[in-house]
Amino acid sequence: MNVLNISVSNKLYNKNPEETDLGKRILSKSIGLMAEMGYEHLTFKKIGIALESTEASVYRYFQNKHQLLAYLINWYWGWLEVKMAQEFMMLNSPEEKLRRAIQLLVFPMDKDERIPHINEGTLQKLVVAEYPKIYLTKEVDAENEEGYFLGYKRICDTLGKLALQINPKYKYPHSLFSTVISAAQSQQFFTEHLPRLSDATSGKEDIVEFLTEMTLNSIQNK
Amino acid sequence: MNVLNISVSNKLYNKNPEETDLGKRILSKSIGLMAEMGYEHLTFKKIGIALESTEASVYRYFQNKHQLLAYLINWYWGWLEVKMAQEFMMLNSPEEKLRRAIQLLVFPMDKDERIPHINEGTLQKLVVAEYPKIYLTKEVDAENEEGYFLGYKRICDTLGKLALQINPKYKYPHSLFSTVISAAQSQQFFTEHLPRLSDATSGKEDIVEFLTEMTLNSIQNK
DNA sequence: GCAAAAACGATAGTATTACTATTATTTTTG
DNA sequence: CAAAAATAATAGTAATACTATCGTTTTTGC
Repeated sequence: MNVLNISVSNKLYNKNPEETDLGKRILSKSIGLMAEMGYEHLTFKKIGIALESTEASVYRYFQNKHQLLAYLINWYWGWLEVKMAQEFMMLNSPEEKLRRAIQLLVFPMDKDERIPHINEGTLQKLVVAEYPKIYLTKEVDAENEEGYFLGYKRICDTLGKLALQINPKYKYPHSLFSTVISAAQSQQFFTEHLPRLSDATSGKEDIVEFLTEMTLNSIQNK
Repeated sequence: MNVLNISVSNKLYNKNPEETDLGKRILSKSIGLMAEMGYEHLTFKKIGIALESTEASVYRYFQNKHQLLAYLINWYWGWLEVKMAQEFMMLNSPEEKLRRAIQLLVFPMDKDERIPHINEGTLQKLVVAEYPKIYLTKEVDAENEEGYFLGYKRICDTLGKLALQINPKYKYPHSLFSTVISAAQSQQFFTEHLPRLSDATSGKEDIVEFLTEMTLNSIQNK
């Protein structure tokens, strides 16, 4: 079978939702509901009702809403990493790869038919709207040890190494890409909701150009 | 009297906390408690008890916890704006001003004795730990119209204008400074909690240098 | 200095949330 | 086909996020 599996740390669920039908339906419905009503307004009871199942069944898969969000966001980073690896094979220079990586961060991605239960476009919107909430908590240190942020860290590492290929003396590869990844999300949010905080007019192209310039100018420190 | 007043939009409170003794004690205690236990774990009941007052009294000043957070964060931006204006008077070139602005964003500030009820250092920690939560909600558009984000926008504008003095053709002044301000906060957070996402070792100096390089290299687009 | 207004404290109450627990039924699997 | 696993149904609890009422204290304007 032609199945693509994105692996997510087993600390991010009670029971692996990818292994059962109900689990996949929980993922699918959670993405839709959370994107629609926002993290704060979502409850496990609402997910249960939407699935014509129950609150208790959702709790069997995830300890709480925060863990569910962390799962979904890690799934997104894992999936982005796979996409990047695929695309990088076609490209030769590190600069081309970085340019493409920034596009992948900003542009919505095509549906992957091998993963019917995840709507990647909706998931990307969810990440834009919610991603800092997984680490901006008092539990961050404990959750870091459980691997809640591995997906994010791996992408930063990968891109940081590309930067060092361009300029081995560049001092801030991790800071730069945690900033760029975060800005890729927040600029999308600002363009839509707080336009005075961005200069993007024609949409996502402007964001890509802004981020690409910032990235390459930083690395090639004159 | 030698009083400095930071003005915050009256949509950010029910009853102006700066005008009464209890109001000021609410501000003071809220900053301490929220920094200590985190936004999610704080409740108005806990604030009331800590003040030897009541939950209902806190509700007389703020509609809810989210409004309280928005108030505190706007107060912080307003106060930073005042500090920047003071410092900029001593400096001549826009580049010097930008360098100083980035320092002000990252380094803890001295206590201002004219404002005894606000602990600026603790407030800065609170902003680092919580600031995206005021806009990452489904209510963002409505709250934007109420002026919930004016403080942030004004600082971005001010810094963006300095960038245009250096290079009038720079295309992304708002995007750049919303990114830099946000990165100033998140890099502090990462350095402490998720060090693989930053390269800062010796602390805040590294963050200042990273941000300053990124800013100036972006503006002086080769 | 006094009356009216405002602020505050004390208390009660409600709907919702975030769970945990139990049990009966259905589905899966060896 | 029996045992195990998964699910649905239901109940219950502590905490949260408020709203409302009312009596007392404090402030203020005249």
